Amino acid sequence: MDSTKKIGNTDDDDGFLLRMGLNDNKAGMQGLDKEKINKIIMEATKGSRFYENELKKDQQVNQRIEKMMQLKDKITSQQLLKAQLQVDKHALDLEQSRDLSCTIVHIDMDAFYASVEMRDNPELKEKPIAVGSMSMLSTSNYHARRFGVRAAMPGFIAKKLCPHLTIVPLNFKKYEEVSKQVREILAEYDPSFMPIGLDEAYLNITEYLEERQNWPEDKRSYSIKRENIAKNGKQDVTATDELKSNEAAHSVSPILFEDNISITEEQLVATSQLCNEEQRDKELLLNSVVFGTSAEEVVKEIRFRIEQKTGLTASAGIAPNMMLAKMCSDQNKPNGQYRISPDRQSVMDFIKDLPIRKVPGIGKVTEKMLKALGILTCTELYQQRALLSLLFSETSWHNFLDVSLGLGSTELEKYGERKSMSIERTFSEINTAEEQYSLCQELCRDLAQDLQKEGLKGKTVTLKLKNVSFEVKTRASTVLAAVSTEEEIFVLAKDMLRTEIDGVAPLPLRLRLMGVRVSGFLNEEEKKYQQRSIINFLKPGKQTDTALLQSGKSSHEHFTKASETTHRESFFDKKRAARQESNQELLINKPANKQNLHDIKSLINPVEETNDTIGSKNLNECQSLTCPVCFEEQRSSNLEALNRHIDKCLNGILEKDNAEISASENSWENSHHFSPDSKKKMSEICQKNKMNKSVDMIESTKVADSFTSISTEAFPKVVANTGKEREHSLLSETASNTYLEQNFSSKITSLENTEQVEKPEYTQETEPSHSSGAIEDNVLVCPVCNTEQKTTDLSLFNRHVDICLNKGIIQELTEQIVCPIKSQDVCNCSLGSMGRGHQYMNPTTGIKRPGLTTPQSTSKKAKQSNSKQTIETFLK
DNA sequence: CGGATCGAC
DNA sequence: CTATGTCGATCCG
Repeated sequence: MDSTKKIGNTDDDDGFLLRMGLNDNKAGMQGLDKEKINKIIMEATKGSRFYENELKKDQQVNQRIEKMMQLKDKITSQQLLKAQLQVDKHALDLEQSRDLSCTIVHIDMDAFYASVEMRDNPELKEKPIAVGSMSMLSTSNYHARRFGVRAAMPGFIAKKLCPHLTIVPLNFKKYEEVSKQVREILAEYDPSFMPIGLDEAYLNITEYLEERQNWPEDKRSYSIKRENIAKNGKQDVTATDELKSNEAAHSVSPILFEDNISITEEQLVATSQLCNEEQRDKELLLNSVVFGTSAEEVVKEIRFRIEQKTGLTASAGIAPNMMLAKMCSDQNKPNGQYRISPDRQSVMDFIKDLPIRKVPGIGKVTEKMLKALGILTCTELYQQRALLSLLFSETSWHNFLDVSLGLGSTELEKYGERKSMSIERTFSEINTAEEQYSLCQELCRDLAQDLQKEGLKGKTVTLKLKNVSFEVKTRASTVLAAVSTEEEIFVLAKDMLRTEIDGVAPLPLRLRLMGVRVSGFLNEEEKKYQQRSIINFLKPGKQTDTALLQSGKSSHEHFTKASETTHRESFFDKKRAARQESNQELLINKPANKQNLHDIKSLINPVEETNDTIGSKNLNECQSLTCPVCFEEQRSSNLEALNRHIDKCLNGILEKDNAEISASENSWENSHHFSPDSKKKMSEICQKNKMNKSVDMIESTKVADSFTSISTEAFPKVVANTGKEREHSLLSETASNTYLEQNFSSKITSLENTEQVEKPEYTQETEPSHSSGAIEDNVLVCPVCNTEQKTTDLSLFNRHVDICLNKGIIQELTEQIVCPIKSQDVCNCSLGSMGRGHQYMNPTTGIKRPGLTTPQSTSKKAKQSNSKQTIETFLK
């Protein structure tokens, strides 16, 4: 059994089982040795639900590895040889564009939270401490680490390892403040430095260094202060606190000077005096220290200033790129720094024996997979590059290659736009639906608040559940109109929660965690539209009271129970108030001349579920349903049946002529005369029918069309136009989408034409779309492989085309290889992982290094252009 | 698109 | 008793 679990990753922690042996446990010192630590952890762990789940996950990884090994066995030496050529060509390109001109610094505060706590409470100084709670620790000081107490370890286990451990609760406000102080310093060296979390940052000091070369000494000297450290991180300073902090501050400076590679004697005019003259209290300074002009000196200066200002130490790495800098800062931690000289040899020397696990972006799983291939160090990573290119996805092996060549980004990306916002909570088991719903709502409320702070609205809501066995599930649903309020989010979350509850009924869902996430945020353009189009659904005077009465049967009980609580009542009160408010707001914004457009768009927007009674089932039960295509009222109240009908309807229309389409266009146009209720129904139908894409299309029509003028420069008008549509239909899942896209985009376009003054770009071209050749003839011919397809199902057909395209690309990539590996095989064992968040981006890649993309790269871009070309030639 | 997973802090 | 919270990315179906 492999019990090398890594649950979290904070600071320089390395997982609480796997790497225990790497603890710096000097003989005779206080602490535990590796075996003891493992034993204690095992005892505390084994048999727990958590552990069982860990085993399960481990097995999954093992299966992945097995698959990979099977694939590996199928690889012929021929293939490997070809791959080698390909990879080496790529490597050559990489090598040629190696950039050593930048000086990148990575600053990493040592055991940040713990250090802050120790600074502010000297009693903790000599003790092993950890910051966090009995259930989870965020970090530990170095003393505690000798006992195996690590970040991401539950406190109760840490206590078993180290009974004297002091666990300090988190004080985020404090850490944020300290972090701010540090950042103020960093900004002086690189105004656009890139903070990572509270305790880390990347700086590009290339420019700064140049400037500094001619600086006089006095511009590079700093006095050693002993006072005013006390103020730092303190909000309400009492007299005794001040004293304490001063004491803490006094002992701070010597820490820095212990640094083996830090300040030299010349720089420090009188180190020893500092200690001797302690009784000389509040005098501003004793001595000053002057720093040189080299990168090392600059970083020493930064660390010195950080320490003077905050009383905390930091480690740092200096290197020609971010990946290397990050690994450097790890080298002499704590309170040390390390530099890789900006020459290739130095870089390679550093990389050489580096365990792959040290590489940012290579985590527990990837490490294990690579280990299975006999790859432990970066050198081996390089040696196996050909094999890796056959076993892993392109992004993955590119990343591996970058790593093994010591390449990384030098661009500290500005913080990008947020992609999602979420909230989740862990709790002791909750198994009643009633509590689950109310918890869900609470989460929605909190999330809505957070969203509001940033003025965000998103189209996708994801519900996350973890049961008491630690199994995690996520359920997502995306709607056409972005949501942001508690009510809007809850409507969706509740729905998903309900299906999950129903899914296991009559057994209860036994949850230990619930989370809600909103993603798919609108850009500014979209925001305007959504805001206006939602007006129609907020009819004043809609009584929530009647809605309450419509609650479904099974959960009715829960609901009524819940509604007895004051919490519930306030919820509905708030809801009512909110609704009225938004009505007023929105009505003010509503421009009269856009009535048509809005109404149409409204139809496609999902409805505000007015009867959002908790857990209500079958909203549709008592309503008659109208097909949005043929506009016949449907007998069945069953949504699925209706959906099938609509599908038929759509397909039927698709095969007919454009005349038909314009007819139904009219229907749509007229439909805004319908009662709010039927609108609602239709929107619901749209939503259930997964026609999201068509609206995406409409939303993007504006944007897309505004680009048309540009794209026509490159492509003949007709091709650009039809090509675009064809591509969309290829990418779309269903025929209905295709139809609706055509239908709606032309509709919208014509409506937009009335807005010429405002948006002249929409007036260009965009003739009513003609259906593509494949559809016209009623015979589907794949534009890629040129074979006639048996199916008349458009979505199946599209899928085929998709596969064909992919095949072609893979084929092209491996054209010389005797027996090409199928794309599926490749994918099967690709890493699901090379996570490269924006905030916590893998410095290795993820950033455009101009000139590094090879012409024959099969990046997504290439794929796209490839498919475009194929389609275009097909259309000729 | 939705779901699962990885990786980071 | 007691195993986090938030985020972004990637891959697959």
